[in-house]
Amino acid sequence: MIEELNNNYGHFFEKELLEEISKVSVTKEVLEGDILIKPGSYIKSMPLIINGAIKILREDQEGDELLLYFLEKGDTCAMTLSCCMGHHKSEIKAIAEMDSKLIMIPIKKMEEWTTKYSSWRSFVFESYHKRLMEAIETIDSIAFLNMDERLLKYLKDKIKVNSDTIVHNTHQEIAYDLHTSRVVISRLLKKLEVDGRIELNRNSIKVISL
Amino acid sequence: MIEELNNNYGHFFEKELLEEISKVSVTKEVLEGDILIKPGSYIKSMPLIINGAIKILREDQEGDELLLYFLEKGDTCAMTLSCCMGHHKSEIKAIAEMDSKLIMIPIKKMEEWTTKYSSWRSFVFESYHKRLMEAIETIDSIAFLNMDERLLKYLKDKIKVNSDTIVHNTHQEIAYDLHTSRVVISRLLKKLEVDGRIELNRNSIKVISL
DNA sequence: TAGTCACAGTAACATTAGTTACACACTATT
DNA sequence: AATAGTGTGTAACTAATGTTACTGTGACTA
Repeated sequence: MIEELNNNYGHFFEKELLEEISKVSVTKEVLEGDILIKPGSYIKSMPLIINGAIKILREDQEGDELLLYFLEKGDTCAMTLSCCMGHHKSEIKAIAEMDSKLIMIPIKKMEEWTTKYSSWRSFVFESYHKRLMEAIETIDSIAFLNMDERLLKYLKDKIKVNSDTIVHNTHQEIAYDLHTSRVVISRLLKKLEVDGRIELNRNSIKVISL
Repeated sequence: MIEELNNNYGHFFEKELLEEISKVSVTKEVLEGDILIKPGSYIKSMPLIINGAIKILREDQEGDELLLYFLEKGDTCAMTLSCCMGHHKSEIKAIAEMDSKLIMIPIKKMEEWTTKYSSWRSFVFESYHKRLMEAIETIDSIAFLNMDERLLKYLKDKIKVNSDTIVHNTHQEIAYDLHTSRVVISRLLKKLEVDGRIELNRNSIKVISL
């Protein structure tokens, strides 16, 4: 675990902290599609992402969903942070975007480290900042872009996060993430295919140029 | 200043910290409509709000605006926090919603206090959490609500922040905040008036029941 | 091999929101 | 009182998005 921590967080945390983390934390492997956090639940430990990706969603009362952003290696979940620290309930839903490896840190240690290690404080502040910026970027997308542009942005994010120019999703799944209907997505994707920018197949989309 | 700090932040900060704040900070009075922060600017000090309210907006490249949330007494600006700590540029615009009184804290002290006072750390974390939640609430509004519902929510927020059931704004100003056109707002407001929920006047809207 | 199911394509239509254009009313100034 | 400027009301239209309904097709399995 020490080695994996070093690779992903070594430039951030000092040696002693890395050792402390490896002592009190456990590695957790999750599978694509696993639900990691549900809205309304309390959170018992905080994840550091070693590899893979986690999809963070917002859900309204009727169960409608909207993709907020992805977490990748080197990231942590700001919502978890504030839930742990402030003892609030989770306001979001987290799903493994692919098979991923996480290091789970017990809540108790987090507060201790906040006092003890300035690198930990910086990391926490930086995480908050990144998440706030991602949330605001999401606001930009919904407020200022039309659905066709949002779809393009979605595909771009997908191929980046998955390091794969083939997006393995059905139109319905994309529709859920963007909070629209399957028909709308099929329509816009077909237009992108006609324009020669993607290639449509059952259950997958091959991206040519975006 | 000590007294005002005590009234608004006394339950949060310990006595020594309150004294430190009052020693190194200056009071600043701003007038309704004053622009406090522009996107792209660097920030030199952090505001604690004593009274009044500050409107936080997002602006896109074309200058289109969208209201993110209001800051009220007891609040601080999370964007300022992360700008100061992480030395990023501002990504938002801040305008005084009404005449307000602020206490400006020099950046330098902030990092120092983060080490020294646990109450300061809690305050900073809590602020981040609140702002992240406000941003997500804004996402909810744009993603899940229609314009008529967003307008209702806007009016509710306005009368709360201003402690006044008369909203002193033109339709055009509301349209800017919600990132839509004046005609759309006039249309929806007229419907609310017909339904007996508001009363329309030049430059102001009297809220009856929302 | 027939039947079932999930996925995708498409037309027709409904609803919501944005745009353009113009009339009119209120305010302040000369 | 004439004028100009700003704010509001409204109609008519366009564009974007959402909905319903139906078709076809590939994949799996009973």
